[in-house]
Amino acid sequence: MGIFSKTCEYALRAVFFVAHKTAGGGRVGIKEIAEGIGSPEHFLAKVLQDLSRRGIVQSVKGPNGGFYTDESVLQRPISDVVEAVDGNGIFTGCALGLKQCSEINPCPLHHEFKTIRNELHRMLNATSIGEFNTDLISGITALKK
Amino acid sequence: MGIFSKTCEYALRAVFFVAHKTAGGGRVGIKEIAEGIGSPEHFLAKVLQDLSRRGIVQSVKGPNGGFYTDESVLQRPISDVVEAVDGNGIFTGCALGLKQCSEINPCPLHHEFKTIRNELHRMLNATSIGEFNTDLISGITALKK
DNA sequence: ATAATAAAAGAGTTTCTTATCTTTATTTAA
DNA sequence: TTAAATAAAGATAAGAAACTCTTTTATTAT
Ligand code: FES
Ligand code: FES
Repeated sequence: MGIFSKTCEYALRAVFFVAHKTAGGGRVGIKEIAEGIGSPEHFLAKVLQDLSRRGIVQSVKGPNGGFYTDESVLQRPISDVVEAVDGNGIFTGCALGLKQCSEINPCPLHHEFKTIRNELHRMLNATSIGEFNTDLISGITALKK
Repeated sequence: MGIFSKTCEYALRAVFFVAHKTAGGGRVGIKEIAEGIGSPEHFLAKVLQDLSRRGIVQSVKGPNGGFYTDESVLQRPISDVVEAVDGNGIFTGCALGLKQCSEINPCPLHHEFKTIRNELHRMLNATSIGEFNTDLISGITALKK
């Protein structure tokens, strides 16, 4: 596995997909999202339900319904998505799995690891959901394959 | 979960434990290692068997047997341990789980993520198994709790 | 040789993650 | 007010990761 869980990878790709598809208004259905990011449809549905409950995407049922992101969502940091799915262990946990990462009872890797972990956290915090829309629309970046 | 799998966390803690216990000669048994790092004994046995096959620890059976690390092991980078257990996905994989992390078909996070991923790789490559022995012996760093 | 010791190997079980399929609730439009 | 569309929810299953228990093999010391 990579740095995030598979579920979290789907979540991030889906959020980016919804964001760039609906930035100009409208909604996008679960089928199109799953197809657009290459994920199992019903599994992704569960993930999006969860993100919807947490306010990271919006949704409406019925004809012309689907998922979308409003302006406030576009400005949220992507660390919100990661934290919603994988929790904050990746931002605060010990590299070696000690119950508590601490300065006073550190593991051997603590000092070096903390730097990198903080850098990752800073990066995900400084990066907003909406800031990739133009590159996605222009096709410079991809969410599939 | 943290950045590494639980199995990998055990592996790293165990390797550090064996290294600092046997740096001056001798062997240490699976029971003492499991107790020393707070891991399930039989599960850890499997992990160490695997590391042993790959030459990351040494072992001998029978009375006065156990696990140990020779001088050459102490100088290996800890990325070898991570790679043996978790594979190299963490060093080379796409943050969003695209099949192939690439410059020509990058995901939105590619540029920022690559930097951090490379920094992690560099750190784990520049850090040797044996370099924590003195801090572990003196009790400055810990492998349990 | 024999008995004791300790890792290696084998064979599960449990739990968590990922995935699939079906049914229900909500919304829209005719 | 009915039918169609679409997300939400429920139930179940497949696979992988984590953990446990038992048997075998290799080594040492007596
Ligand atoms: S104690 Fe291990 S990373 Fe902080
Ligand atoms: S393509 Fe996603 S990190 Fe490189």
